[in-house]
Amino acid sequence: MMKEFLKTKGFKITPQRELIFRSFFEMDKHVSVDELYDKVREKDRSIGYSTVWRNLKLICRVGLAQKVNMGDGITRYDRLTKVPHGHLFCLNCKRVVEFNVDQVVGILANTAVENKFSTRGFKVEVQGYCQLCQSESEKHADDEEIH
Amino acid sequence: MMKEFLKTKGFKITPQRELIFRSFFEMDKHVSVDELYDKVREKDRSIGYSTVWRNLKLICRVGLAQKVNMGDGITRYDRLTKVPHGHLFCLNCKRVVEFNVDQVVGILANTAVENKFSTRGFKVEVQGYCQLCQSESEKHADDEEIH
DNA sequence: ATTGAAATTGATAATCGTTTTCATTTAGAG
DNA sequence: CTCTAAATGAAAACGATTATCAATTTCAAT
Repeated sequence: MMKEFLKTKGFKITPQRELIFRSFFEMDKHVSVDELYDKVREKDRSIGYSTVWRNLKLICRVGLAQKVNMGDGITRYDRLTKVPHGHLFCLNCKRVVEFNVDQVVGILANTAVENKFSTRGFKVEVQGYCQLCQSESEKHADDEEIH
Repeated sequence: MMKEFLKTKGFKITPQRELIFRSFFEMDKHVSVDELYDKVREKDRSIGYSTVWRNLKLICRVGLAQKVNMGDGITRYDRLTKVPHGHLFCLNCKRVVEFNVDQVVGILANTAVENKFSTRGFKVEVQGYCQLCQSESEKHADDEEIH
């Protein structure tokens, strides 16, 4: 299924590619290159970082995932399901909780139209502290030093 | 006013700082370090990049601005007015249009509560092409090469 | 006004994630 | 089987951000 799809697009099926794709879909829904790289390496020590990176890019290219930027410096790849969703991002433990955005997207779509924008994507995020990390939040509230 | 505020927080008032703060608030609402650096340098060639960067960080720290990541690699600093707002981001010309998010934030606040999240911030973005760049959009739809 | 501790500055270097290069290998159509 | 385009892995390049450090400056307390 997946394989045929890639072939028709002119991409080749390699063992590395198979492993990377497979691993990506087995993992948490929001992974960084590093995380996927580690995971993939558990299965095959010979796979290079660039290969993982490039295949992640390919996964995006064929529309199966999308880059997301939570605010810390690192890019995560969000598996694209049919339903759009928002993210609750815990500033402490970096965990992500998804939530339904049907209502919000409706509003945003209108806004876009009002502004004569041709929409390509939405990003709806709430940053904060999850229940577990709540007590930690004070520690981090003021830890940004200036150098 | 601003000066007194900074002093009470233990920060010192320097000519560079004054110029940087002043420039930041004179500029477009979403600037990158580089943009602000250029602007500041028009007035004073001797100011260093780090100084601009650090003061931008300070501006965030005292709650007058906030980092935003539109998806291209660069961090912009969004002036924090009392009213929260969303961004329409043109993928072609990188221009930003703000829009009201009262309604959306209401919904999101509820969602956060439902998930026992302690909220620190919202991010509501719509990516697409502005009216002017609309015709360009096809050109860029498929320009992501894989290397 | 003078002093001294703490903060700030500017130049430069280190860092970190991302992306490219390049020589080599491999997939897969013919 | 053969040939070409695509894919791989190692390493280097890249670009933005952040840190280091010596010199300077602010400003509160004399």
